[in-house]
Amino acid sequence: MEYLRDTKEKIIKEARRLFAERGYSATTTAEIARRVGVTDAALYKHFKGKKDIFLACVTPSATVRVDMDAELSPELLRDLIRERVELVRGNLENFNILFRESPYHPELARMFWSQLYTQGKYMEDLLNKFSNKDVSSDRILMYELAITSAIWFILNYEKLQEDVIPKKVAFEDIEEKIADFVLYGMLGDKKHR
Amino acid sequence: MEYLRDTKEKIIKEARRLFAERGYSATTTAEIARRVGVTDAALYKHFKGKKDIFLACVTPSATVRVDMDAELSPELLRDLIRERVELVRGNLENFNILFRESPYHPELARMFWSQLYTQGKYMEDLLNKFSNKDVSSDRILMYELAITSAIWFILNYEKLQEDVIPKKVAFEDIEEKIADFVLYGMLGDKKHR
DNA sequence: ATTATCTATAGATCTATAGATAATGC
DNA sequence: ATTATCTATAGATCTATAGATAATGC
Repeated sequence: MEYLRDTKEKIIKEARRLFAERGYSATTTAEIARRVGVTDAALYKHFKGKKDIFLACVTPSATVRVDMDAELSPELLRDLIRERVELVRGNLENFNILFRESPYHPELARMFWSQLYTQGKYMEDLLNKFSNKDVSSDRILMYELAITSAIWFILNYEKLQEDVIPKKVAFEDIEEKIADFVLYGMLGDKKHR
Repeated sequence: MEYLRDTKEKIIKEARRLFAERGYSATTTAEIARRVGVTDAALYKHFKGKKDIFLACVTPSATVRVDMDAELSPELLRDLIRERVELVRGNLENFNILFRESPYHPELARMFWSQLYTQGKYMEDLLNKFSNKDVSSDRILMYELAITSAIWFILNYEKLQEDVIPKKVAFEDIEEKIADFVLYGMLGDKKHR
């Protein structure tokens, strides 16, 4: 009685939720359709197939933008980290899908990395200047490690709290904490060795 | 002609490889059987069903053992980290499955966390003594962050190298680098703020 | 008149079981 | 005699399409 109301958007929204919850293979077109409130046949008017719906669910909703000409500083590095953390927090379902499904869908892998590691060269310069010596590939490695891990952590944070962490930790300052962690990890001296 | 030769072990081995490669839902009993060299009907003589095979693939193959009475020290903390990293590196397929499939299978989640975070109380003491002040829940949080992320990084390391990191980084010292990273991240002072 | 949806269903798989056959250990 | 495997297949489900029907925009 009241169909034709932005069905395509609704499909993407419900499908994204399902793919994030159950993974690609365990999500059926019938279930997507049920949640949208149509029959599965209707999906094929908007998309070529299941895979097509899937890809529509993970296309970049935002990109990390950094002023490449800004003066290099620790604060800028911190901003860079914070920005990525925020990007993920604002798109939990997208990144959950990207994280878990990338290995099974080559198309995703490229999309995934490009969303997170676009400023590689820039980072190298930044780290270089920051640490006052030639930046080794180790530093880059550490940066990747840090970013990847921060994101993984965010994606699994709630589950982690339920099962492992005894006291609840406020989620509000999590960007700052992660930024701290990453900075200390990357720039720490050898005093604790 | 030559069946009956440790079929059960072979099933677990091939199934584990497939589950790690494609995920639970995308892996079929027929494909497992094909790789083992039997028909899928034969699987059901050894396992109750697909889920039963799956669970057999991720049961702990090793546990992290730490001498709980050893003297607390930074070196001990480092050992703790190193041990976990090694555990994962030695069981890549298991942990790949645990990481990716835990959200979809509640039975796994418990198994997963228990394999990695068994010394919660111990860690608290260790961090407490190490940092010379009452350990906040933030510290514990940071530890979980570090360990979890280090593992995720290892699991995705090769793919990361192909697509993102320009120069190849030797994998040999990765335990040390990660341990460094975690220690610096957890214990860094505020000088870079 | 056109586009979106539904009904019905084809064709492909996929898990699991029943019953027949082949290998094994005693 | 018992246990492992194979053949065959039931029953469920899943993606996708064809053709009929209902809603929309002009």
